[in-house]
Amino acid sequence: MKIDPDSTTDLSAQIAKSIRDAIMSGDLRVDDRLPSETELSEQFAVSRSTVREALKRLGAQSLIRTQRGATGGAFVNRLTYPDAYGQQITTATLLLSMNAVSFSTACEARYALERACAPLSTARRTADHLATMRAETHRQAQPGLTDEAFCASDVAFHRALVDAAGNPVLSYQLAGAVEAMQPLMNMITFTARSRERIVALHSQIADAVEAQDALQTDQLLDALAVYTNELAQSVFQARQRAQTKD
Amino acid sequence: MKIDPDSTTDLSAQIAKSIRDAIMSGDLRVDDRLPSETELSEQFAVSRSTVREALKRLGAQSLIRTQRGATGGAFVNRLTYPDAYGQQITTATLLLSMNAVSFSTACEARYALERACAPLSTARRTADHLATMRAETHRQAQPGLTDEAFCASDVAFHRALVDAAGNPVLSYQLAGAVEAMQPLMNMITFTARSRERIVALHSQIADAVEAQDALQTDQLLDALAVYTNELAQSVFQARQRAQTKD
DNA sequence: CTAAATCAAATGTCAGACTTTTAAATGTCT
DNA sequence: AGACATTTAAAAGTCTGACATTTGATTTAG
Repeated sequence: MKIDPDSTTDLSAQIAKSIRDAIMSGDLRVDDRLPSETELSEQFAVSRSTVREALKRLGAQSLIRTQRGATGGAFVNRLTYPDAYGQQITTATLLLSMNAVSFSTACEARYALERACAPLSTARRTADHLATMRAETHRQAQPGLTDEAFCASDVAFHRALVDAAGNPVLSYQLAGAVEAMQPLMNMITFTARSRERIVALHSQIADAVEAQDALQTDQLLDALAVYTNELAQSVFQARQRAQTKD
Repeated sequence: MKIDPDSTTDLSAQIAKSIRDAIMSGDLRVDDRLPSETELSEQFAVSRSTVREALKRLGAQSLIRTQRGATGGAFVNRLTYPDAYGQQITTATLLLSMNAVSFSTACEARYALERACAPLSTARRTADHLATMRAETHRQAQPGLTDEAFCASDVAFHRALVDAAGNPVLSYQLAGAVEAMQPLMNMITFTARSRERIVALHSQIADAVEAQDALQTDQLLDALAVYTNELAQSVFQARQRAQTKD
């Protein structure tokens, strides 16, 4: 645990890196307690504030948790799937919004990933997953649903499809892609006709998954991808025309 | 920008959340400058140290960058693909190592994701991607290569395959999965025979990608997934036997 | 023996000073 | 006027020391 004295970076960043490396290398294990802030400040020969800033950095990455009180301190945190989901969604959302990722690129990535778990989903889907998919499909058919609610239900449908693969690592990876797409999807105004088409495809997908027909599921997802993209293109083009007219 | 006075969480966490929300909602845009630490401490009615801890949290997530000096301050940072890769790899690596994710689960996820971009890769691969794949395959065939170097080259090969899809969002998503697998892969000792088999499959995959044969690529990836899993199982079983014998 | 009071250790927060970095403003010389 | 040196001010980075709060452990009173 040493610090480079003539580095250009912050002391707190160096200290955070040092501890992070110890965690990632397995030198510090889950639930291990770090030395107290005072002890760390002595070890690294910096002030307590600097140590605290380093610890906050690690906390922001869910690498440690802190507990107050007599037996408290900073403990190496077990990175849970929900934690990882959260970070994944934050990162993916910002990446898409800040880098002008086109709708078609994001859409392509999303459906490519989703089709990747279709074979597993068809093989392993449970009654629970099917029920969720049916329920969301039904919700989407209700008239008077706002576009936001429609999109949220769409996310829930696809989430169930992904979770049906029964592979938590896949679920975690896909959560970000699907959720991060939502702001982009929310830009689309769905007509009654387009909703009808999507609901029909969802219903067929649920059927195919229930029948454990991987090929059919794959083809339907492809159709859904193509349709979603067409829909977005036409919406964006219409918006473009409206703007140039102003 | 308000703070809940009777929340159980830290002030610095609340302030970080408040600013993070402003960034994610688009209220604060890329390269916007935040108020100075002193101004923020007045706005939130907390001390400067608390504000600093909040800013360090955001810095750890690459949401802001800071600059010293007269025109310095904290600026909303554009989340770049390399930044996102880094976070993704950290998260995925820790998730796998801390949650006892089985080799087969991780392997399944990895190959499912990789097969997802195979159709795109075969369609869009450039001479550059093919050259990388060939070069890495060639490197893997060299005798005297350490297991670590073999695995690293394996990662580079698959990375090229993924990048060939020409979709940065996919590349970003997969970088984590592939890289995070590496520590697990490094646990395997590759025999000369198994390396030979893998190199042969890599070579065939490169051929199929060059020939733009999506179906063949998919089948070869499947074969590679199955073989990798078998290999790992036998290695782990052998290790188990050795351990129970002690 | 149990329950209440006390204690001690740890994080959380604050205030204020000093250091370092950086760019802009100012001044000076040619 | 323009080029170069100097000063200045604003901002983050660091340090010190204090106090508040939380919380488990210890002690004490009944």
